[in-house]
Amino acid sequence: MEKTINGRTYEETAAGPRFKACAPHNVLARLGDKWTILVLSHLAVSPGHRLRFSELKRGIEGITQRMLTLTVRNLERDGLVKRHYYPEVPPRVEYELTEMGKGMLPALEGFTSWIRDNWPQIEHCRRAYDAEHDGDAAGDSSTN
Amino acid sequence: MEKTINGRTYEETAAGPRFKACAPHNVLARLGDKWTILVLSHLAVSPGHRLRFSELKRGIEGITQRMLTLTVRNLERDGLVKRHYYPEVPPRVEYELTEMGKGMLPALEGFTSWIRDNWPQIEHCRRAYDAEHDGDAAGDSSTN
DNA sequence: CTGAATCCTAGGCGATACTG
DNA sequence: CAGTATCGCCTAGGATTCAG
Repeated sequence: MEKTINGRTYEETAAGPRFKACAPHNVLARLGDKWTILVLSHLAVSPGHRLRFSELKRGIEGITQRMLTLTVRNLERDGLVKRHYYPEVPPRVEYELTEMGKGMLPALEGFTSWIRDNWPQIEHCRRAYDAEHDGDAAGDSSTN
Repeated sequence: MEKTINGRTYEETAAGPRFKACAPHNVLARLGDKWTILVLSHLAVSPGHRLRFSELKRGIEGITQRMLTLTVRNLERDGLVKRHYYPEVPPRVEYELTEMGKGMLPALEGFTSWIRDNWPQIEHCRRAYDAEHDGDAAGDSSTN
């Protein structure tokens, strides 16, 4: 028998529910990588949800050519972004949110708005935790 | 001047908006790590949103003691989970979602439900992409 | 302009052993 | 039972160079 919570299927065992690696983790892991949300955000606010490679690169502070390429490549592979190639000289490439990509924005926005609302408290908790446990933090100590 | 999209602040430059590393990425990166959502999911469905260490360990397929410790530690640091220590012999430790942790569930659920709904299409897109581009995939090729 | 190919390093994560 | 300490692998991701 299978139930579901947060989109994850799990089986009821004698010892309780048992989850397995799952789709949400898979997608969250991509969104959680270093540049993906920044790329999506940029496309989200741009006219036509569409930008060329160099515009994305200029718009995202610190991203390298390589990482931008890899990031949009992964988004394209997942069907969230469509790549438009214009064989001019010099070549021009534009990336555009697909219908699915656009459909993701509201859900993403809903979640990120929770983050925005609660971010101050999270920061506060981290500082409190770090203060109480001396200097050692598990993740990054940067407050960012 | 600062505007905001998806909880990310950005500045309008002559060349367009310019995002910086931000809170949503920070939180998404934690949720996107290998075990965090599984731990949260487990706490979400458990009575009282509360489980002891060994219950979490048993419930999550393949997680090691070390990774579970690190994961709950980070959640505790962010204030999403509270650690209850009972100095018995043998010791007993329970982890419980905080108010903020519980408050996160609806937003997370909203987003993960989008993932669940669109997961089949994402998988389809990946297979199509991989098929067209021979065998090489950037991320994991496992369909999960 | 866009992006592929190399090289290299930091850190996530697993395996294992040890402790109160 | 819950947690820490070590070690070692492996991959994300940065810097640089080459190419169409």
